Amino acid sequence: MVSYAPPDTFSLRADFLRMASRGRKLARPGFVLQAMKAAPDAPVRVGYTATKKIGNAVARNRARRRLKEAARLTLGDMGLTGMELVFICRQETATLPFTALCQNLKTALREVSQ
RNA sequence: CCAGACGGUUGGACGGCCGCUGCCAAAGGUAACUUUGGUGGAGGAAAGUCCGGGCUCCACGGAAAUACGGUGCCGGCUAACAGCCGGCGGGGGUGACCCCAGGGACAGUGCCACAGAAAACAAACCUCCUCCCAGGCUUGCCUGAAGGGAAGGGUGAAACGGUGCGGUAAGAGCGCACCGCGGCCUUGGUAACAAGGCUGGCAGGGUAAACCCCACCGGGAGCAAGACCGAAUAGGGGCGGCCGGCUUUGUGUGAAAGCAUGGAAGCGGGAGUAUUUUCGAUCCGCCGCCCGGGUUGGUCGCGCGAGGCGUGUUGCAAAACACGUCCCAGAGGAAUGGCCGUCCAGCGCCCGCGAGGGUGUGGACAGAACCCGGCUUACAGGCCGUCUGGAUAU
Repeated sequence: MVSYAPPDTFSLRADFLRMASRGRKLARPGFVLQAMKAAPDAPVRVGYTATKKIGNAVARNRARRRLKEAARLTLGDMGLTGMELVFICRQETATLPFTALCQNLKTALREVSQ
């Protein structure tokens, strides 16, 4: 297995609001993706969201961590640049098989980066 | 062995690959930082945010009182508590044990539905009685009047204490015995209270999670507390420089004309107030430097503490003290993980008389957010100890 560092994250509330209002939205089993183009050579920046709809704090943490790990692996594989992404957890994020989650992520990212 | 009571404890194990984060060290780099290595990294409830504290800011002469809120048998523990421990009283259970907001109803006010004659201050619905009075006669009964009584019936959660015997016309603490209740005394206990004796024949309902009274406790808000740093933009104040249409006026200079002047007012021009016109109101150039406030953000607060573990002493215990030893998470759209394998409990199915074997499934409640002490609530299963009732064997 190849080692990838996790992508840069953003944490400002303003960034999340901007992505929510103007980003391109894509719903897939296991997550919802919001994407925006940035400067073409800039590194990819990512944010994660888990709402209370998912469950209690333990369930939210687990869903976010799986999504984070999936994003780390697939983004490292694809080597994208110049994108800003927000991943929103859904209820099946914690239960979907990990390989399926990664596969869904890959196809969604491909569609968004065209 | 079965059923149960109480208390404690635990909250899967090992490994592989890839990550996150605090600290330490080394190397590189002016630095931000990067790389490598080492090391630490969720809970018994981290939860609910219900009490009590520490800490911080605010308020305030010290403080006390009123109001409001809380607590409420007794003694102890504690920094403190609505907590804990040990007692007492009441209730439940065959028992181990469990449950209880458990001060005051002679300070005052209120309430007590329905039923019932009557619900608190006196009475009598059905009824019981005829000693006493009058009348009648069949001479021991009837009728009437006048009374006596509250035992029995009935209503209710509750009806001037209960049961029994005596007593009586019938009855009544009227008398007696026992129980209950009040008062006094003695003994035991720090106390709540208990036991015993004497005495009163019964004083007089319940409700204070109704107001209230009494005693004790409490100033308010919270780490988004609070402290510091502080970019860009806009706005505030100050200083300096420069440019500028017209008029009036002030000031300076000068004998005067004049010259200087961002001091002041007006005109003009411009700006925007949804649009057009008119009127009215408001505002007023550029550059540089400095000062103060301060938003996003950053740093601190923030991990040595009423600290954990072990041993000993005191104490029935809660706990206290002494000695030794350890340093044990610090995130910030929020780290403490993701994926996989092997195993171990548990559970299902199959095989076997059985010990057991095979196979599948498979680990609850739940995530630190300033920190402690409690309480409450959630929780698959495992383990340990003490005790009770029953069964069997000896």
